Amino acid sequence: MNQLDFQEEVTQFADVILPIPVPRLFTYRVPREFAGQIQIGARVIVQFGKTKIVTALVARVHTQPPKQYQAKYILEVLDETPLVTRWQLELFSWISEYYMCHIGEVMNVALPSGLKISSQSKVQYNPDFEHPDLLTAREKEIVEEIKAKQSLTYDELARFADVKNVYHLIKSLIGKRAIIVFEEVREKYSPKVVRKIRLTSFYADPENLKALIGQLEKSPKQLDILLEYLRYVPALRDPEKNTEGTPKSTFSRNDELSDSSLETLLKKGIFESFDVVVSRFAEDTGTIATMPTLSEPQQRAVQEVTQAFQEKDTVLLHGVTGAGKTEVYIHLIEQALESGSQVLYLLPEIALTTQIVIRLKKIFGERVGIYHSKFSDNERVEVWKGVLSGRFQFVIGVRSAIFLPFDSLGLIIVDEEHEASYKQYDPAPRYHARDSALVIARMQGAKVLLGSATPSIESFYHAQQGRYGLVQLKERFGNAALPAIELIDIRQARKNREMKGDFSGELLRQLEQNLEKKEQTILFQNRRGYSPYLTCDDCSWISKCDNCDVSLTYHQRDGELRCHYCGHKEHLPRTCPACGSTKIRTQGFGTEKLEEDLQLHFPAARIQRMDLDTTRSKTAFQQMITDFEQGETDMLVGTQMVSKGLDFDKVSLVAIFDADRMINFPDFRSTERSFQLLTQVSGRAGRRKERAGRVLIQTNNTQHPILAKIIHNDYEGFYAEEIEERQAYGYPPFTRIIRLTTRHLEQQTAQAAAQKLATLLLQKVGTDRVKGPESPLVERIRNQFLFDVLLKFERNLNLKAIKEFVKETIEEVVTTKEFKGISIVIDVDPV
DNA sequence: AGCACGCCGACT
DNA sequence: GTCGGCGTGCTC
Repeated sequence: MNQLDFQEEVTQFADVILPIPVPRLFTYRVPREFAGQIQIGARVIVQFGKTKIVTALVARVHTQPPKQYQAKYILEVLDETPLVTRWQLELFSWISEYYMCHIGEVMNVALPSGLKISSQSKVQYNPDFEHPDLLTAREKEIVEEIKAKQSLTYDELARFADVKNVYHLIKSLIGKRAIIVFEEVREKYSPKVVRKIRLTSFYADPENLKALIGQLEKSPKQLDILLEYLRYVPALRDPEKNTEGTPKSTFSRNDELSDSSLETLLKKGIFESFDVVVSRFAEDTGTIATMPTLSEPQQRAVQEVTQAFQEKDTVLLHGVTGAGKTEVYIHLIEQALESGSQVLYLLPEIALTTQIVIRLKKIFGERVGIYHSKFSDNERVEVWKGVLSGRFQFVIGVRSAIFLPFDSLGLIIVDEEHEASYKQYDPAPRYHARDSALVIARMQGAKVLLGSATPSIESFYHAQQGRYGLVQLKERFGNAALPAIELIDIRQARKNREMKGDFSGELLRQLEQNLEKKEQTILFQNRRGYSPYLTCDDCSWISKCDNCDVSLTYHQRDGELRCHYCGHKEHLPRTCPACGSTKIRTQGFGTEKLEEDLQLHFPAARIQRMDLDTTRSKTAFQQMITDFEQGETDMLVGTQMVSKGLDFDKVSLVAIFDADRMINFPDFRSTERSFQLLTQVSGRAGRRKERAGRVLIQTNNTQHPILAKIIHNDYEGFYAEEIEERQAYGYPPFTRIIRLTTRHLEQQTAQAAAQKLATLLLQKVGTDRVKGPESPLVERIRNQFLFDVLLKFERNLNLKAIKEFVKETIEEVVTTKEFKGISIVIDVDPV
């Protein structure tokens, strides 16, 4: 039996991933015409349920007909060749198993929405419509419109009929058999097209062209256009060039040339127009930079990393702030690309908008694809396709770039690997990009380089254990000194009456000096808004959110109180809502107040604030950076945004406010986070040898041990202490945590369900491994009460069976009648 | 996730 | 008596 016979006789079936939270794959029948051609990793369109039409992904092709049910047909095959590689499918299932979510949810974050099909419900006239007399006058009008336009979307129909709820109308018309509804499927991605102009083949011939020029003597406007064309496309000298033509816009740019003459030439058959698909990443052929020269320590680091990769698949590069890790990366990237493999360079969201990308782009040119969440969907699809086609061998991207269709990765760099933003929280999958990168690397035989000035405890632990290689860069690039960090005791300052608002006298003096020296300052306060809450002097009322258990932050610019959890906004009350008193005061301070106070102290200073509120627009962030870089700004006030990978030459002073709040945050990671954040912010100062940097930290508790570690840049000391704590209390990296959060409108129900969950689980896995239920720090968000149950398992335990049991238990609790309306969030390895 | 089928209250 | 509430279960 040859291949063809086989295909003709046996029906194929495809198990597909649906973009819907269902726990397994679904089997569809492959239509005859696609038999033998359907590829694993191709997208297909299928009907799911009675009405839904969705894009699904082929995960398996086989010939076993399902016994329990009749499989539906695949409606359409969207890709002839796989859009998703085998590795990716493997990654999808790993993520869905490890992070305990549905595989469809993984597919949903993985594919840019431009690769998903949108199905839109539309209505059309029923050709078999028999009883027009049943329609009201208004309905007749509407049906006529539908008939005239062939089809209308629900929205269009609603607009035409001018009704808010269109469903009643549709239902009525369907009942009278006047219309039918259908689903229209369309591909969202549209390639960017440029309309071009060229000579028709007859006139592309030099002889004919010469003759034409003669003929056009009497139509000067048309001749102008032809001559303009020949300036761009020398068709006389080189007829071959004509094929490529020139964009139509070439002519419209020039006011001297008339559009209508061009149209005439087109009509006469002298020119023809045609469309070409072009890249959205049209190369701004900017200056191509050469490979940077490495300092001696950097060279050594490259060697050490390369050497470590001989034995280990993962290497941690621990380099102090300003050590010049980027240059080390560049050389390793170049090496990997040289050897013909792909490279992925992951960066946290914020850092991606900065200088690094521009730099890498200049060095690696057209081989680089950039994958960023601020990009449009079409752009993301282009990067995806570029990786598939081999156009992009190197991708710089954020968290979700781990889902791109690589097939021969040689190196993955996870820069700032300690960053918590690598972990996605909402929606599921709650995956960690760094940890997933390690899995991808193992699949494809790639190496992973984790880089940070302040490695996560987990990563450093693995390095200490010998699981990862460890390479250190202990000096700053170009012999620049690490900044001198000083503490300012604000408790003492307050006693001595040296505080002016939130500024100590010492800080004000230093700020002033820096301003006089024309050097730049960064002020860090990890809290946006004007003040975190309002309070009434007479009755101790505090501004609180109606839906969440948090205070409302006052935003002065908009005169609003805002909830940072649910986005709720209200106007600033004039009098106390509780007692009517007018003595309402702001309490505490955020970046907005800091900026205002700073301006009062230094009226002449040019101050810029950088936080979520001021960087909403796509370009605002870049603009602020450019201004600061060019010395247009003296002082930059900001939240943790100012701590991420910014590299400015002229910053000599960094001021840190409210370090205490961070340090005293009740969470097992608060010490780690404080060390990382404060070290990173401090690291913005004195990055060039010529300008020593100073850091001032205002604190109530100068004796706190973590501050001493930060001052002395003592990562190892911090690590030694922290790892001991983690071991003593059984926290990661010694355990793995799964956090279950119940959510319900009723506090009682949320708590009872969490209790039930805990009880059931501890019976199975033992009391030691179950903690809670307990209220999280914020007990209520968006009107839902939350309760946490923490599961802690020893690292060496295989969690597969346990996770299965956890899922069953959750299922049991969710379906319990008395817990109706409960939802349970699973977070594996929460950060 | 959506959407159907299915069993109990306020309306012509 | 009916319209409609949303409560449970299925979707290849």
